[in-house]
Amino acid sequence: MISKKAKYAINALVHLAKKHNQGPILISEIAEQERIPQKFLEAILLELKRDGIVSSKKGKGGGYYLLRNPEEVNMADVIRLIDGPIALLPCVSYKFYERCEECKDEVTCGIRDMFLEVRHQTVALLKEATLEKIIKREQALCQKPI
Amino acid sequence: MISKKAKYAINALVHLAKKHNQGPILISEIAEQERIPQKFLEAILLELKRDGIVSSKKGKGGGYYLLRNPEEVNMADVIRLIDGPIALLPCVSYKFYERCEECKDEVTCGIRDMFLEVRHQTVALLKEATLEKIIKREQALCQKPI
DNA sequence: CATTAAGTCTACTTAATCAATAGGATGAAT
DNA sequence: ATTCATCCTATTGATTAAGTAGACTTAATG
Repeated sequence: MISKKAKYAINALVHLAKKHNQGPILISEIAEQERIPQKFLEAILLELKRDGIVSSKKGKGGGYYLLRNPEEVNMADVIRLIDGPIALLPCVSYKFYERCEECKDEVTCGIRDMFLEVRHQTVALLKEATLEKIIKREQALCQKPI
Repeated sequence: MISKKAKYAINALVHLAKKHNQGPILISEIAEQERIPQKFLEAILLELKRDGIVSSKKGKGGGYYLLRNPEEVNMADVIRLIDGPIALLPCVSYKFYERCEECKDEVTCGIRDMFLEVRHQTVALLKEATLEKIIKREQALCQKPI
């Protein structure tokens, strides 16, 4: 499971994506409408800013806005930024590799080989999951007949 | 990432699968060869026993053994038993469903729809990942030429 | 039937991580 | 100068992860 923090980050990003190119959006607006504790959201947005996904403007008329286009922001990047590895085992992580302490021979480890495939497929799926696609899915669900 | 506990469980199960139908295996043997803290492993094996994956024999000549065949034990079941949900969000979990507190309308949530697909694919992969297949992969890796 | 070899059970500990919260500092607009 | 809004540092409380301690139960066997 991803953390609540990561979920909040995704909620906030979808919110910003829906208002892309409409100027800065207030933290307070996002917090209220997405039901995220405001102070917590502040910290999350700062992380997203440090990573270059969003940017901000201070003072009156300020707020946050998406720096990339909605089709360029995917779930793999967001989850890795907030939560760390997507892989189920440290030894199959691409961005956060660590040896399994108890492992005798990594190269011939059948468990590792298996979970390498799982990670590969999961990352592929999460890379495809962009803000744009999430919004499109939402629209499709809203228009679906009973 | 799965917990170390779940990884240990998998290591222990692969160990038992390799010695399937060879009588009870000592906890101490598994702990030593798989490099798992023995007392911790005891607790893990008890959980696997309660779930009917393994069984045990007490006293001299006792130990643990697989109750099902290696092709009947898959990673989805083991991970769910030890760690809980495989899904990345509580609202898309099949076995451990919980509503996302902050969600306004689950039915039309694009995020949920996206992560539903991710869970579906992940579970399918992990269901296919049986002890038998892990051992076969290990053998294949060992025989691979340089 | 006492001894020894095993698994079983209950409780505890220690450290890390999660999910926030508090309160002030900084910077931009008017 | 004032107000608005983000930025920064520190702290907290709860939960979970990872492992340990020690006594108890059961089964074989000499």
